[in-house]
Amino acid sequence: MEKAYEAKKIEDQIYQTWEKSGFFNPDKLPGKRTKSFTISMPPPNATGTLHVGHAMMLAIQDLLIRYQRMLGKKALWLPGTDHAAIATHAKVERLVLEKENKTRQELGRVEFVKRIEEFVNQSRGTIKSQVRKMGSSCDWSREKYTLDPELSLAVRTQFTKMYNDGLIYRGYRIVNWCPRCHSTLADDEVEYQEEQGKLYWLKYGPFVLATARPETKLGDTAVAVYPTDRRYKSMVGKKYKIPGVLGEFEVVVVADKAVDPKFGSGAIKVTPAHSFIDYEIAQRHHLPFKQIINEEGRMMENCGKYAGLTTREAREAIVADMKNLGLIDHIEDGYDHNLAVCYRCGSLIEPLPSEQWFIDVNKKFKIQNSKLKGIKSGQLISLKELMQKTVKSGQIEIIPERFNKVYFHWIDNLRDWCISRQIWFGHPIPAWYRQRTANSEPRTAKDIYVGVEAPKGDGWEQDPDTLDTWFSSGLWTFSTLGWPKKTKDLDFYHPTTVMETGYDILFFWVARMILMTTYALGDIPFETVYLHGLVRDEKNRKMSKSLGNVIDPLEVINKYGTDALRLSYLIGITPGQDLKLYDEKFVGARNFVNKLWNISRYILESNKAIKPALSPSALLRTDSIERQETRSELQTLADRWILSRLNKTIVQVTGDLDNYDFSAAGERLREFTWGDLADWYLEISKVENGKGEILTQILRTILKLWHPFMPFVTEEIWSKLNGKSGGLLMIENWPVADKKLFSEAAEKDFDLIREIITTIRNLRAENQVAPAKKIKLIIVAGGAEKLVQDQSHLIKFLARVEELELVKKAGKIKTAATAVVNGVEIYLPLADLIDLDKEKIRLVGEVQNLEEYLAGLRNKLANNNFLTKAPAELVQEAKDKAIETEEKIKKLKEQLGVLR
RNA sequence: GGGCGGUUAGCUCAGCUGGUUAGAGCGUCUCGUUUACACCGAGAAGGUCAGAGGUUCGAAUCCUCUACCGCCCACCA
Repeated sequence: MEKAYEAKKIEDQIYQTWEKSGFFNPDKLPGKRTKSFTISMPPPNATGTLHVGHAMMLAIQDLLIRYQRMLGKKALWLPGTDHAAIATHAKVERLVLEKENKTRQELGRVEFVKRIEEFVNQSRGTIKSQVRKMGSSCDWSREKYTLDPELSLAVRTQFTKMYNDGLIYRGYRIVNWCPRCHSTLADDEVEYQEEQGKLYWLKYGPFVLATARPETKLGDTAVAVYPTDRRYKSMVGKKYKIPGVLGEFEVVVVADKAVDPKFGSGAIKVTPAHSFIDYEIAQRHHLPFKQIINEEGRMMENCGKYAGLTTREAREAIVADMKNLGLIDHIEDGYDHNLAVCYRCGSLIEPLPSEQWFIDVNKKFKIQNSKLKGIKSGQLISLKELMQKTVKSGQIEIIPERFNKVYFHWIDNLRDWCISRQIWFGHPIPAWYRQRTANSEPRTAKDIYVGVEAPKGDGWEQDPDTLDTWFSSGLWTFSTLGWPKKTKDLDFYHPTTVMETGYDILFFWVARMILMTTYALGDIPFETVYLHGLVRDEKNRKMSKSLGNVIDPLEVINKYGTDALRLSYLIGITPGQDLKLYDEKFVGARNFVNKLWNISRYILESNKAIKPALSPSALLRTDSIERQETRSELQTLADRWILSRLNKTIVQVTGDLDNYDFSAAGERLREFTWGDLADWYLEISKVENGKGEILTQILRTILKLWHPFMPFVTEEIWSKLNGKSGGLLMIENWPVADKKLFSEAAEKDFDLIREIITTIRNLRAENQVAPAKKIKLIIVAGGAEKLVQDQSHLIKFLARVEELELVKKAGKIKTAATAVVNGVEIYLPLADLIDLDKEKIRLVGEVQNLEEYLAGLRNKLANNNFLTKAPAELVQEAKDKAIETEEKIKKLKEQLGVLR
């Protein structure tokens, strides 16, 4: 074995071995497995590259999958990629413009989509190889892409079903429009940026009113006031002629509670076509619409001389003209407000009226085949209620719990979901319209056909729009398993067990999956939602290219190894809490990986030296630690102690992992591995001989326990341990604790010995006794005399003591450094080595410290309320501590007396 | 405007349903070439648990308020 672990040399090869073994496919796993454990991998964008967020989700999910696989379940981790309609569309649009100097319109739809597909095909492999780099043990044989024919069929099937149930409808409504993407956006795809703008106070007929968007005046059809506002009460219902830059126009005054009487003058202009609030007011009062901004974000023909200007340009021009006409009362600077921008491209969103497809979240329908808690088949229920009830009933559990609140609040405010997009890349909407002549009648229901396949006969043309990416993503947990076909996979692996993803896509995706799955299957998509935090840099900033603080996981892998990167994501984190990443973390993790490597190296090599006869096959047969119990090797206290600790660690780690607390699991394991095993037991094995087999057993166990965290190094060590024919660690059984090896007595005794050793080391260090210097030690052990006697070889070896003298009572040792641990008195006669004054000061300090502690205890014990109200065992504990502390003080004082 | 999270050692964070002389890792200091590891070992220093009230025999932990940092939602036109 190399002196230091070199991840780079072996990782790719190990991954290939795993992949070739076929065990990523749960159906190929050995043994009888009856239970499923399924994770649907949140599909990265097909054209993306691995970033810190992906790396985190892969680390967590692979840990869960490897753990469950070892537990004996059919562990399926289904990978795939997403076509990410808008993102990919925008990327290729830019590329085409750069390379061919053409817009997509100039290129034409067919050619443009071809360009996208070429781009996707050529860059799709990148992310997949990077997912492999992380060590992800996902089943590539089941890999899916959201635009695969089967998944497209699922999309069309779902759409048709929902349309037939009346849950999908076509409506003319105001929508979020991104002029850059040339498409609608769902409400949650809109982000807000703060901007310092101006508030324009307009002279508006009989009103003076404030607006941030004076250019929309061209589309005004009303003025709204708060119903009880005295200033305007008499005007409600009346019509007024308003002078404007394009001549007079008429508005009606309406009363509506949506108006805040404290804002501006209490009267607002209503532009139903270009504001959500105004749209809603207009709906309530049956006000006319006047669209003045088109889909390019420019003023329309009906805006006279302003036609063709962008809204920003139009604002300036109109304000200038209004000033000339004396229509501006005044302009207020420094008005902060939020700008709606596209979450993909950052362009300004224009609210526009448009005919689009929507999912009705409030309409009740008859649910079929319900497997949902408290919901019967045939019951009338809305999608919104489904989303609420599945979580409220506890059938779906969200970790951490506090996101329940966030989730419910989002649903409460949910409006109908606009699902049509005017981009060319994506799932075509399975709706066809009867072709009409220019002057045929308005379109009726008869002229629309919705179905899984195109309608038969001529004269139909398909809706040119595509579906929101999240529509197909919403089907992900079951479309990837074969739905709408009734497949074995769907039957066995669905509902999936855990959905592990970032809290940032709780709405985008998690909620949509719940909606889509409960509707389609009458079942939940997953039992548990585990939400991880977002990755930040060391200054708690988001990682972004413009800040230059992006960490590339592949560089980290290259520098420190995949296992180190994974550990950095798994230990020291809390679910739902953002996590900071920086170099020191990777270094620490890499150091631990190397520590494990060297622990193994020591065990393997000392094993070779001590017991050359021990063949790999012999080792394989010793899988049960229980069998060791009767062997001579198990006779020492240290053996009983380490096995007790090991078996308790198994129980704790298993419990932690079952609770999704892998951070705690990792910390416990590290404590055992580095603290107990490496720092103590391995050192002891240098003085207590013949620990070959027991060490090997421990190593085998911790390799298994660590494997889900750091699969590469553990698999590599495993292969060295067992030779080529030894099989893969990946499919070993998860360790089961042997409770017969728990030993409170061994742990208590060993702790005392350990404390004695630590105390001696401390005394040596404080008195600056060179480590190489062998010293004499006098111990008054009291009741622990036999224990100390039996373990004196450990004390001598680990504390570098040459001679240990056990006495009944300490004589007057003038030149000794002294300490008391658990009633055991320790004297180091250091003669000329010791600085007596310093030692006195040290002892006085310690006595003082103890006296303060004792005072606290006595105080407590003098409190009658404590004695009567606190649990008896706590009172007893306090009493014991007080006695022990008194004893200790007494002994230290005696020694102080001797020194004086 | 509504909601959520954070505030514990120099840094990053654990501390669950109240009882530990408040923990870990990193960093710092001292010492160390003991043949697994200097990507290491031994030892140490370092915290009035953001602040103020309250509940309790007992609060980092529960309640109220305040401050600061961060996030989400709604959106005022």
